[in-house]
Amino acid sequence: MEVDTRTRILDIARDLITTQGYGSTSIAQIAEKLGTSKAALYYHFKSKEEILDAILAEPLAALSELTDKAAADQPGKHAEEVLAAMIDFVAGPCSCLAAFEKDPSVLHQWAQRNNLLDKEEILITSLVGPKPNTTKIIRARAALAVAKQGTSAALAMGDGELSTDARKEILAAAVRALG
Amino acid sequence: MEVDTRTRILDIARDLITTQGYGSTSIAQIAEKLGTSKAALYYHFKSKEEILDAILAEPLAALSELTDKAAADQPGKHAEEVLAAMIDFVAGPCSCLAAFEKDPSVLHQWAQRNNLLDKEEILITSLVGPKPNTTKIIRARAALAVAKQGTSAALAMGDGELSTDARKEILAAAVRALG
DNA sequence: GTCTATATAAAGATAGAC
DNA sequence: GTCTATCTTTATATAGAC
Repeated sequence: MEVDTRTRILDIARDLITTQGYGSTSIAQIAEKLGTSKAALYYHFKSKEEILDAILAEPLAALSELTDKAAADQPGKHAEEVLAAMIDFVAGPCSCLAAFEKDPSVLHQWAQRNNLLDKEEILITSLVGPKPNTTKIIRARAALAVAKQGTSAALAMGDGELSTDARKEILAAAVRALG
Repeated sequence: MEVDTRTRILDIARDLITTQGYGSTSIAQIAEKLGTSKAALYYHFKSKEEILDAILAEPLAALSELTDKAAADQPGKHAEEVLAAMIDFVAGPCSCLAAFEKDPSVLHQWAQRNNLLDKEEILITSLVGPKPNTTKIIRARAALAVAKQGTSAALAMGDGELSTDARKEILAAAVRALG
């Protein structure tokens, strides 16, 4: 079962961008790993930016679904579910968004165009609960950081797999951080 | 009281790299903000890399001091102090290291040369305590994430100042995450 | 769909005048 | 210390043959 070229390009690009960053990853590098010329690559994508868009399209949609759900509930009502959803997001096939959003060259361009910070804001609001104040916001951001960082740490230790035990542990730590 | 050119360059570069990333910040951009030519800039620094090194020299030394202290204690003994030290580090004049270490283009080059991940490892070890296991490591990374992310969130809300209340709150959240 | 070749722009860096 | 001018490399992207 052959994987089509478009998919291979995205896999290679995702890999390179994850380790080097978007700004420091060149079309030439991607083409080299692909085993073809740069021109061949431009047959499949009309720009470097389009490659980034293609990589992040599904992750963005998945995150949007998550934030839509979080926004529908009243703030603070289902904080634990939101944290669990974030853990599963980072552990799942859309994890690259969580990795890329730390890259300033992505943040500066793609993230602004796609309102990524707004979505983060929605998650925070849903964790904060009613009557927000500085303390609650700090705790909410702390909890979200635990969900993200804890999960990627667990994945690194578990060969890319998140055990149910680890998941439970991360969620508990995030809930504790939330106070 | 004039600020010397070298310092101005570092201030400008630190600013640009923070928002755009190292790989996406060019000498030309720095020179433009400086109000001089690129050649003038090369009189003060012989390469782009040297600018990065100069920016991070003090922060690296400060972090090393922190990890040396953490490594001297027996593991798990003074976890709260370590977390507090990390909060103050992120809130202090060396905060740019915490910002830069999220940039893959910095991680890929500078961080490897300077064993940044080793230093992170030392901090984790000092938080984990004796008889490490997966759970303890997850909790340690969670706590460290709270210290870092919580602090930068608090700084963003407080115009760059970390109030004593916020500091107490972040530390408490980190300790809770640690379990 | 892939190639070679090339256009075009931007990057890092240097030479030498002032 | 700063300038203009230039070198060299690398980047994104395209043209046109196969």
